[in-house]
Parts: sequence; C-alpha cells; structure tokens
Amino acid sequence: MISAEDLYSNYQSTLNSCELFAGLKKDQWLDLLNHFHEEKWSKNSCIINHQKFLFHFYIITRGRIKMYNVDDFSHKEHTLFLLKKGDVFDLFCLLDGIKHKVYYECLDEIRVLAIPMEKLREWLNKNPWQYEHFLSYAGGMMRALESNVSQLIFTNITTRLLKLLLENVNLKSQKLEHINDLPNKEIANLIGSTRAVVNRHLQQLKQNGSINIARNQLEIRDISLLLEELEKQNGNQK
Amino acid sequence: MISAEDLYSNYQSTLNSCELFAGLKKDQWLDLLNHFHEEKWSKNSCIINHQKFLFHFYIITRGRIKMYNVDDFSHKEHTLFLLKKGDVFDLFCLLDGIKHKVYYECLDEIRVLAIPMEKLREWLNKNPWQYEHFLSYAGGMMRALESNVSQLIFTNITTRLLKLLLENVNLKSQKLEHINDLPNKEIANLIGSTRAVVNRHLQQLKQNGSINIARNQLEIRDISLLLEELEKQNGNQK
DNA sequence: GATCCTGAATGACCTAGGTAGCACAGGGCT
DNA sequence: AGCCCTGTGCTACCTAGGTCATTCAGGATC
Repeated sequence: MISAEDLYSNYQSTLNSCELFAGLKKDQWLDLLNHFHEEKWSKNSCIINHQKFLFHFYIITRGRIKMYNVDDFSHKEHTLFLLKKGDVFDLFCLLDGIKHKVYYECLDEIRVLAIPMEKLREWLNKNPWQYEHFLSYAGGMMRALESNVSQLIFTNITTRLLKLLLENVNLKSQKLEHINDLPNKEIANLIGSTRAVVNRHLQQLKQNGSINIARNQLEIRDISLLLEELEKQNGNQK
Repeated sequence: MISAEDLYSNYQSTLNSCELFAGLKKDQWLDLLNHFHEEKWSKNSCIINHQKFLFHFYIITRGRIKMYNVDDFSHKEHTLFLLKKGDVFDLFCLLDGIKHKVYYECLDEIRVLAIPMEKLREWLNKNPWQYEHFLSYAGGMMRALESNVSQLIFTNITTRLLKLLLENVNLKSQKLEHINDLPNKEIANLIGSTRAVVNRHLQQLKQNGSINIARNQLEIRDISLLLEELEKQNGNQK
C-alpha cells in the first residue's frame, strides 16, 4: 500500500489537472488520497463486468482506455469515449448508482488510482462545496454526448472523420495525438462506421496530400488542407 | 405575483412527481417556491435566445416543449427531448453555467414555474443534501443521451420508429401518448430522419394493421404486431 | 360555396455508405 | 529462413434512406 504522500508526489500534476477535483489544496488531496490505492492493468485487458464500477471509482494516471458499447444483435462496436490521463470513470455510476451497461478495454499499459465508491460519496457529503465541480463536469459530459448525437444526424462520414482528426491534433507540435497509432477498425468505431469505409476516406485524404498513412500510424501532413476539406463538406450539405 | 402557498396547492402533484426535487416536504417546498413565479407561453412560440436560460430555470406544469438543434449548414432540425409536465430545463446551464446552443418551441399552450438561476444555486448551497438528486437526475439524462447515440449507430429507421412508438404507449390505456398528434415531420425530427421516409415506414405499419393514421393523428391498433415487427428488425441486423 | 394552407400519400431517382472478398505487406515469432 | 497474424488497399456489388416533384385530402377562413 502506497502512502497518500507518495501518491500525491507521484501524480501531483495529473491530479491537479483533473477537472473533477479542481481547486483542491495539497492537504485536502492528502486527506482524500488516504482512501485511494493504485492498480495496474495490462494492455488489451477488458473489463466486461458492469458491476465492478458500482463499487470503485477510478482516475487514470497513465495510458488510454476505451469505453465502448456493443450491439446485442449485430455485435458491432461503438467507442463512446477514449479516456486518457486525468480522466475518470465511471461517472454514470457515481451519479446515480445504477449499473452502467458499457465495456472497457485498455489500449495501453494502464495505471489507475482507485477509491471505493462509498468513500468518495462520504467525502462529497463532508465537503459539499465540491459538488459544484461534479455537476459542472457532468454538464461537460452531457454536452459532449449531445454534440455526438448532432454529428451523427447532421454530418456524413467524411466530416466526422475530419473532425476526429482535427480534434486530436496537438496545437503546439502540430502532430496527431491519442488516435495516431490506432488501426482503421478503431477509428471506425470512434465515428460509428466500418473499417472499409474509413479506409476509403483515408485514402482520399492521403491522395490530396493532407495525411500520411502507415501500418498503425496516421500522420498529419497539412492541417490547412484538412480544414479546407471540412469547409468543402459543409458546403455540400446545404 | 402568486403566493408560494397558492403555487403549491395548484401544482402539488406535478411538483411531487418532479424527480429533481424528490423528497421535499411541504414546508421545504414553500420555502423554495417563494422564489418562483409563473409564466404562460403561447402555442408555437419559440425561444431562440440561448442567453435566457443562463438566468432562469423552469419547471413545466402544463403542455409540451420540444428542445431541438438546428444544423448551421443544412438547416435540418433534430429534436433532442420532448419535455412534458414535471420536466425541467435547462439542466445544461444549471450544471455548468455555460450557454447552451439549443432551441425551444412550445407545442401547446405552456405553463411554467420560473426561478432565477442564482436563487436556485443559493438554495442548493444552503441545502447541500439536495445535490444528490441533481446528480442522479443528470445521470439519467446522460444515460438517455448515450442510448440515443447507440440507437443512431446500431439501428435503422424502422427500428427507431418502432421504439419511439412503443416508448410512448400508455401502459394502462394502451393508447399512444405525447406524440400521437404530431405531424410526420415532427416524428422525423425525433428519430433523425425526414418526413418522406417516416411516412414510407408508417404506411407499411398501417398496411400490416398495427397502426391507424389520420391527419395529425397516430393510433396504435395492435401492440403485439409492433413488438413482432421489432423482433423481425433485430433479427435482420445480424 | 370558393379559396387557402398544411400535411399526407406516392412514385421515380440517386448516392453514400455498408458488405464481401481477396491479395498483399509488415512485424514478430520460432 | 519460414510462418503466422493483424492490418491495409482495393474491387465490385447492394440497398436503405435521402431527395424531388406532384397529386390529393381535410380543415379553416372568408
């Protein structure tokens, strides 16, 4: 068992970037971290037990986890969120304590900080001014879901793909992040399409010189070309 | 200005069915209702000012309001939620205080109870145990949005239409509610399609005897036929 | 009654995107 | 080296659903 002090010094920057617990001072963190322990999950491991998230709440400190849905009939997958360092889960369970029928898969070696759901709820009750951050975080997530719905209804695959790429460009380095090493299949799951179709569109982007493609490797060559393409799409849908 | 006492006696049953304020005793309601006033909005009136909802929070006591999105480019509409008696809005603004770019239109003569956002926030801070209900309500809304996303990705128009119908059947009376008097165009907006396509599918349901159609009037004739049709759709999507 | 206006019904057409199949390339393994 | 496995690239095909245009039907109003 690692002490709260050690957890804090190890993950200080991640914890402070964590919107859900915004504004906590060091001693407040230490108080809270007493209830946390660390877990390591290996790459490609899946969590299919929906119950699990009723009992613990997690903060990711390293690696990516996809949260996805599987259709009972077609067995197709759809990735709802790609969780990264500083993200938390499962917020659905925390909010209303009801089982959340959704799956998780680790895309990298994962480290998480875990706290028993009960302890977190107790802590919230003892520190009610923190509720505000939780509400506001929930608001952000609802907006994300809503904009997801709108995109699905209003825009075609090309547009969704372009937006996905643009949202994951690091502004400083101009490089593609988070999704750059995913196979076409996973890209497809993120925008609600299929491998073949995504590949078809990626080929087009490659041909006009806006991206480079290699095995499990996407690279942005020219952002302005991508933006131009997006404009063109918007125009088409009039 | 109507007194809190009067508001309470007029709308007691609506207020008590309001999940967001679950468990409030009469005197607690009276305390809160002091900050409320009543408004009447006329049928077909629209609210397109996104700012408005930063300053007041509303509870519907009568009539239906649709909350919808419009695509900037195609000008298509999509109805996110059909709000009814006992529903509240805008939760997005309440949660994080950020402008919510969404439109509202009254489908009937509307009565709402309105409270200044600030007053509601103050009241929450004074009664922090109420936060739990707000969190849990937000959770429910997130689940609704998530299942909306899944439906859009996994299922075809027929399935979405069938589910919409089945979700709006009153279990006791076996009659269609809430959406029974909407024109095809509005039905289409609810499931993310177009009038012509929805009509095409409705005709089929009419032909196999599961529904009746008249001008601005949908009627369920045989629920079991609808359920059967749904099964068939699920099977097809294997 | 005559005149509008909105919405329903229908048919013809078009296309984005899903599907299936196969050849091939790279990278890791024994 | 030879093998296997996972992804990619590309073809040819199919169809659900979007689009457009026109006719028809029911209420409401004058």
